[in-house]
Amino acid sequence: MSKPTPISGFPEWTPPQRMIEQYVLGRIRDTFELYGFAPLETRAVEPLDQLLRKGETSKEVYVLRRLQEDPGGPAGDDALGLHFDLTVPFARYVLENAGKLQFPFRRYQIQKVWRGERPQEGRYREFVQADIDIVDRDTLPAHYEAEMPLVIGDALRALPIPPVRIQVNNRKICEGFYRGVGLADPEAVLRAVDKLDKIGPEKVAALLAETAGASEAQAKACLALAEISAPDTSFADAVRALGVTDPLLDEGLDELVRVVETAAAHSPGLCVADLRIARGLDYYTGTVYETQLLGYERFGSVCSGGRYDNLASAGTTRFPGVGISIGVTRLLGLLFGADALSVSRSVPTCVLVALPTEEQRPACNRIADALRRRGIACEVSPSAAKFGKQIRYAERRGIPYVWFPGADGNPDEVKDIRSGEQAVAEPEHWAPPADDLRPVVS
RNA sequence: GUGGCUGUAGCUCAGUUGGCAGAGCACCGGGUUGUGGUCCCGGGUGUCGUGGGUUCAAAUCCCAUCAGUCACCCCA
Repeated sequence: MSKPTPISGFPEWTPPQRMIEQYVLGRIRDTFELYGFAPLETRAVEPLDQLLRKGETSKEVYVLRRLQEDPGGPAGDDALGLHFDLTVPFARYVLENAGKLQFPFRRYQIQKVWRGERPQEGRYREFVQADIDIVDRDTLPAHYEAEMPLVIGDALRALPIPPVRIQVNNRKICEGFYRGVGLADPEAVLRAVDKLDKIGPEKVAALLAETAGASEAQAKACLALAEISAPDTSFADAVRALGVTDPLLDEGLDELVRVVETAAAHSPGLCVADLRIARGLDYYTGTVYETQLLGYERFGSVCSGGRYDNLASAGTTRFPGVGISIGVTRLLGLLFGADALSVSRSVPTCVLVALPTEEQRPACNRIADALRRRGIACEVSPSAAKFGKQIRYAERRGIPYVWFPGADGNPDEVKDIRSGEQAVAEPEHWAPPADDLRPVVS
């Protein structure tokens, strides 16, 4: 049996990394709940036809299949695939359970998703998304589009990570503008404009001519739109100054103004209107979001989403929604790679109870129990080695305290091995400073 | 899925025209019948990513494959 090797794109963290991840997930969850989002988990698989509604991305869906498949059994339409994101399963869940839900329905969902992409730094085939969505019946008020960045801003600012900037745009602005200048294929235009940062305006103009049939003047107009970026509502004036008129464009401008105004009032500096942002899945119909870590811009977006009006409908009833998703695995993978996150110890243990002799293990277990009853994580030393080695066992793991049971009727003592201070203590009363109770992520 | 680069100890890396696998740090044992970190002594802990091929001989050359990474595609 040869040594097992990792599987490309399926990251496995070390215990300290997992402690950081659990901490981060906990903080994100707390923020989501502070905003009233209800928890939800959906199954890992969806019928393939549900997953394939997304067009081109379908080739990245992992299909579920039994090793010994029944040749005469169901196939094709009934096949199952691992979900590709959390929005499509949520839309399916809403349709399936519409009768039991109260609308508007706001939920958060933190789960793994799978994409059969070629992995590289920050890109995985199995990763965790932390997703919030709000759906309503028939119509969804635009103020929810303004609320999404606020939640994300609070969630990410509560973490020991670099500051973020949420870039917002609105599909209606793009589509209305493109229509206003006479371009019929907004998808193609968006695709080309999206490459602006990467390949520059000249090549984008060429691409627009080639793939979207744009004239020189049309391409120039699209580029002028894409270059508009502002932290306040001045972007709307800049767009209007381009002289293009279209009802959809006006609608989009009004909506985006509201998003930017709300964000500026709640968290100055968090959001910036950036009219080149076009990415995200193709079902977005209104506001779209993308999020950069300041100082790590080259890693791309760590959180994105948008409004979707057509993802869920049953008969004549439609369920428009808006959502945004934190790419937790990407965020952590990038910061781990940059050595930008640390945890104060590699195990949860706060106290190592030293073991003078193997005969005293029952007594040491009682000490540990007393500490645990009061919420202090502890473990008893693995063996009655020399105390120096027991201290070193703790030191290697970052365990801050070693507890020495008193010998011959003497009282117990506890030592802070960072400072070397040692003091008499009783397991029923001693407590560490609050900062030492749990590992600290920073 | 397509193309490029990389892969030697836990980590960072040396390894000549193909000729017995090395260094620093880390780690382990001892000095120190028991309270660590400094210091001294000792220890290499390895399928040279994996599998084939060429050769008297492969870490080194060739092929394939896996993993990492970059670009494309797409995206968290």
